[in-house]
Amino acid sequence: MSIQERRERERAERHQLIIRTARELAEAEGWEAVTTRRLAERIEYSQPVLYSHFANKDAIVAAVALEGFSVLAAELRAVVRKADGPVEAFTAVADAYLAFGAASPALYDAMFTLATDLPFGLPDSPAPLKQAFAALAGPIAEVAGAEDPEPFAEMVWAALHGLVTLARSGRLRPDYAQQRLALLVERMLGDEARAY
Amino acid sequence: MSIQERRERERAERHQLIIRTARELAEAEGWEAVTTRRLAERIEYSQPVLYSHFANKDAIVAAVALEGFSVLAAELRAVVRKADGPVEAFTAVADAYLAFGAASPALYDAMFTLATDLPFGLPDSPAPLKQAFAALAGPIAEVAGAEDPEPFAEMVWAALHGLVTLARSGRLRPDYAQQRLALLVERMLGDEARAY
DNA sequence: TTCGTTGTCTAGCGCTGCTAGGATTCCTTC
DNA sequence: GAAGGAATCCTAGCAGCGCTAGACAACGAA
Repeated sequence: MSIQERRERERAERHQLIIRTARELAEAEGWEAVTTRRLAERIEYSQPVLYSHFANKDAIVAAVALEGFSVLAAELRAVVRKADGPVEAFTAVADAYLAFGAASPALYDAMFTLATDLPFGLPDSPAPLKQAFAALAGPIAEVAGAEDPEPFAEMVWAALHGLVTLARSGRLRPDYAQQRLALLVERMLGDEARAY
Repeated sequence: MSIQERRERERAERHQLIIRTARELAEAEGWEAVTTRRLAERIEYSQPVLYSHFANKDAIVAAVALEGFSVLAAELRAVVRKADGPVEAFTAVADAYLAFGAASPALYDAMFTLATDLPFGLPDSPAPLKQAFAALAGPIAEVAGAEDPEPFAEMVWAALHGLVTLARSGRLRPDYAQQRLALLVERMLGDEARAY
């Protein structure tokens, strides 16, 4: 059955090629440039091939988004590992989240603006999604203090999300970026910060 | 020159009709249902008429967005007028902002997701835009305490924006909505709240 | 070598935003 | 009241979109 194995391997490679190409195209020229025709041309196959891998275009975007969640989870975990104590972990996570949004706007869009029907916070959510949320919410919940950690984490996440999206559409003054982050961290830590 | 005046008046009315119809269609069936053909059909004119009023479809969305900013500004001012003191005004504004986003998702989308090229925070920004931002940022800046009011207002706004968008895409637990808002207000007020 | 399956492509459907050019309507002038 | 001119509007169509049916070719099995 080696032939069949080779075929499956090639199919999987092409699957990844589609996702990677879609992401590259989106990061280079924005998602509006990612059409099925251009994507097909780039991978050097005809359009229908895309549909033998994905149900529709949204599914391709969702696949890119999923990759984005993996990347984000890895980056968040990396900065937490280096952090010394909960407060430092919290600031590092907030900082890394904003940096991710600013550095990979297309990926961020796929994750939070385009693929809105990804199952979030459900038991059957894809693993990368859960991991990313856990990597973000964990360090945040650590500094929740007396508050209920879940709503607290959601709120901080929303604040970070708002900063990313508003900043990217040019609605926040770029020169205030650092101050905004510092303010957020300071206020969110609240009494917690005084304990350290 | 009464004839010309009548024509100009009719043109202005049709201009408003286009904006109103686009908004109604978007609020009823979402922005993806707002196509130039359907819009033309609804106003009982042919497609090219739209283009004698607006440069392109984005301009129509932008016009709806502008109307949204007027509505938001009015609502924010209304709740501030009723509020007793800066703290109450702050909470009222935050509450009204979230209520607006939840009640008029299509309008909110036009304002913050679709019409991303509206000139924000510039001297030549449209009046409704400035007014809405002022109505929001004013009461927020009041409770900035020792902080720089501008970055503080931007940050709180970003938090509210994040709450609106994440909640609407089903990424925040609906039953935590009140807790999230309460937490935001409490933390953002910080020391300021203790003064009252 | 033939057959049947599997994989891929060509061609096309209905839709989108947008526009050129013709037709019609309306006001002005004689 | 009739004719000329200008403003207004519509029909028809372009290129591109997501997506798919059906023809075709490549390839392993018998």
